[in-house]
Amino acid sequence: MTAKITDAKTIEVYDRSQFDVDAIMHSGQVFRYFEREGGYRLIVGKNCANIFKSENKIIIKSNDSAYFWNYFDLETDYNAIKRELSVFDKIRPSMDAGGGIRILRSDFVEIVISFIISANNNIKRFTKTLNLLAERYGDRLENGSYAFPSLEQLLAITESEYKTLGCGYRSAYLVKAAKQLAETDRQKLAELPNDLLRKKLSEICGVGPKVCACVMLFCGDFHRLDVAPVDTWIGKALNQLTDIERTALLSHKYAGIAQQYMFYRFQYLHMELE
DNA sequence: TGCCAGGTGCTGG
DNA sequence: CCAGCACATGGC
Repeated sequence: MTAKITDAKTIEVYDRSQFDVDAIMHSGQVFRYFEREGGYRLIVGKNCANIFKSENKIIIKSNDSAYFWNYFDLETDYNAIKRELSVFDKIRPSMDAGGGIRILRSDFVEIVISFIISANNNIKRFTKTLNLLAERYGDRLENGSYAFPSLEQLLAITESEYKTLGCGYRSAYLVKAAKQLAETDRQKLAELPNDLLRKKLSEICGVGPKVCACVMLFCGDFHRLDVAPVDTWIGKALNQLTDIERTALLSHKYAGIAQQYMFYRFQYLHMELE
């Protein structure tokens, strides 16, 4: 058993070979987390989890166990996925380093807005922007942290306000994107196959091929594990593969997960692919 | 200091 | 359809 819900506010995770909270937090799919003594505080939408590492298990104390059970994709056996990916020799070092990463089931609106801001930006800088966005426009939670703004709250933010958050030239995209999100039925989108979903998401201002792939992979409604975002880091890593290796990897049904292991090793650990 | 960052929209060919 | 370019701004 990987994990179990102990009560309405507590999840215990036992199998650390497929749940490495440090690697998950630093895998570039979630940004509003805060390191604290022995663990992290994580804010997703209006939900908050305090995560503690003990010697034989990880404890997730949150406002809603069911929400975070789904968020951390705890039904899925990632060790089985890793066994399938291990056919790629050059992925193994990345799996050794980041094998405890899971693909999070993030919120649609939060992911779209966050990754529009991430474009041509660096993680440290845009994380500050995201936290400032939450502090100024999101609800204050009981514990003093701030929720990510709701779509309604986002719709009230002007271009010049986005600029004061440090969104720069993306500010205009964000205003337009919020309006488009308000017209979007994400349940309907979730029924679409990859090519049609990609086409619809790409209509959102600020969403190009890379951000689109992130939304398809990281948004819980979609969870397209075969879609691999290629950013500047992954581009460099992929250049170390042969054409045949690269094509095989990118067309694998778990390409998105493989990419995530590589991103962690290459971008966060600053290690070569092999 | 100049290059870079989980790129995208726009324009001209 | 595709190559080339502008774009805000802080981190390093």
